This record gives sequence, structure tokens and C-alpha cells, in this order.
Amino acid sequence: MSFVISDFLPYLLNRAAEQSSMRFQKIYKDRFGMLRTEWRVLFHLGFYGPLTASAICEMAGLHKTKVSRAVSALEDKQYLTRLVTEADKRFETLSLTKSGQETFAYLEAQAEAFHKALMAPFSDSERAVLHKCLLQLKDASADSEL
Amino acid sequence: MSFVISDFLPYLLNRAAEQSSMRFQKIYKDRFGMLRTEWRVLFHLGFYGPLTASAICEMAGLHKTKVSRAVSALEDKQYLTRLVTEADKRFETLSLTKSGQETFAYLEAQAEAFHKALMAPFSDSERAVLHKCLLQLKDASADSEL
DNA sequence: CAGTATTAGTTGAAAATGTAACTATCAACC
DNA sequence: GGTTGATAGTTACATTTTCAACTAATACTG
Repeated sequence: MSFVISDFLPYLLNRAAEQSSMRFQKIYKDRFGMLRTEWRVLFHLGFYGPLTASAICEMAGLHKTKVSRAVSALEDKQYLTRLVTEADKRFETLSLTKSGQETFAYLEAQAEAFHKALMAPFSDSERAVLHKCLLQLKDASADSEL
Repeated sequence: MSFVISDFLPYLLNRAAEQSSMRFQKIYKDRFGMLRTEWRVLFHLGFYGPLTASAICEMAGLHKTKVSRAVSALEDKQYLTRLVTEADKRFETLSLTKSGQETFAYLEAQAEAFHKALMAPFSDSERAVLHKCLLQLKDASADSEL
């Protein structure tokens, strides 16, 4: 089978990613006025617990300036607090506030429902393959966005 | 199996998409100074032949202002020409110049090699599933980017 | 056929992102 | 213990994107 540019994998991935992201964005944007990076930072803190900004950069594949700004925005919204670590004062540990945790809990439930809906048309084995392939693609000799 | 936020499909899709797009971007950016939207417009014209801007918007799921600016940039680079259609003077038909076609030919070959490399780790059946799932996700009640 | 509504495409201002330079803190090494 | 080099995070500036308003051409409708 010959190569068709419309099936070019980065393009297809982008279309699928944009399509699903834009739809989910309505939830955190319309309701909480968050940007995509803010949602990502929030869910990393909600899911993994307190982290430093650089840990989030690493885990989420985000640039530090993007994270820095998202953290400031989330702080303004009173969703998180910063605490300079004693051992090394360059680091600050980010923790969700009560309000941040509640927002995370709400959005996590929405995310789960959304994820299930997206996956609904696929069989179990298809889901497994999709998941495996995406994980592999995301790590392919990664240096994505540092 | 319980829901894990780090497997949230829009997130995984985005990571995989960014990872692959950023790597391919080096090719058209470093060598031809093109932006992602310009590459997309170029490959639509190269692959499908002359199109109007609005057709590209539709096919590529891009906003008309993005396409408008990409078309201007490609015109400046002398990769395409515009021709107002006689039947309806609001439309302009975009066609690649000789130079645009050559650039497309070069990038298409690069894209094919890149695509194959990305797909290399997967089996035929995995590729088929991945492709099918991505197509379906990209069209899921689409309204992505207008 | 005048008046209103649509559509193709552009443009300007505001928001977001990327890049590079910056501060502050720590580590290493002499 | 002072100098050099790295690292966490911020900030300023340039580029890109988004949003809304705009022009020009066509379609609809009375």
C-alpha cells in the first residue's frame, strides 16, 4: 500500500488530539477560565500530589516558562500555594489548596467520563493497541518541548 | 481497570502529536523557514492540487485567519499563486508554483520516510488499528477549529 | 431590483507562546 | 572561602495565534 500524505501520522495525531482537546477544553475553560497548560498543571498536582515546577515540566513535557505562567495563574485563582523548600531554596513545592482539590476532583470526574466516551466506539483490544502505540509515540526519542 | 488521569486520551494524543510534530518540524522549519500551518497548506495543495483557502480550512480543520496568513507567507516565498475565480470573485484558487511543487516533492519524501520510521515499531495489525482509531477520533462530532 | 443576509478572505488588537536573558541559590573545585 | 558553573524559576521581548470587526462579492427575499 502506497503512502498517502493525508495519512501522515503526525498530521493524524494532531487532528485527533486537537479535536478531543478542543471539546474537553470547553469544560475547564468555560467553567473555570483555565488554559490548557493550567489544566495540565492542576491535574498533575491533583493526581500525583505536591510537586515542584521543574518536576511538572519533566513529567508533562512542558517548557518551564509555560509552567511558570500556569502556576502564577493557578495561584491567582487560589488553586495552589507555593512553599520554598528548606533543603534547597531554589525549589518551591506546589500544593493544591482545598479549592484546587475540589476543582481537580470535579474535572477528574469529567475527564473520566469524557475519556470513556471517546473510547466507547472501540473494542478492548483496540483500546489496548491505541494506548500502547500512543505511549510509545510520545516517548520516541523524546525531547519534545523540554 | 480504574481510570488513571495520566492515560487521559486527549492528553496522550497531545503528547504523541507534539512529540512527532516537533521532530518533523525541524525539517520544514530549519530548511525552508516554514511554520506548521504553512507546511499543512503546502501539502494540501501538493497532494490535492489547486484549492481555495476555504476548502483548505474545511479539509485541514484550520481557522481561516491562520490559512490566510499561511497563504500570504507561502506567496511571499513564491511557493504559490492566487487566481480569482471568474464564476465567483470572492474565491481565489491557490496553485503551487514550480518551486512550490519541488519543495512539496522534497518534503513529501521526507514525510514518507518519517512516517515509516514512526510506524516501524508496530505490527501491521497495530498500524491498522492505530490508523482506524485516529481517523475516528479526528472526526468525532467534529467542530474542532471551525 | 432594493435591502438584507451570507460567504471568502483580510486586518488589527489582544492573548498566548517561544526564546533568551536574567536573578537567586546551590555545587564543585582550586 | 572565592570563583566558576549549573539549576529553579521569572521576566522581557519577539513571534504566533485568537477574536472580532472589516471589505468585497454573491445569494436570498419581498
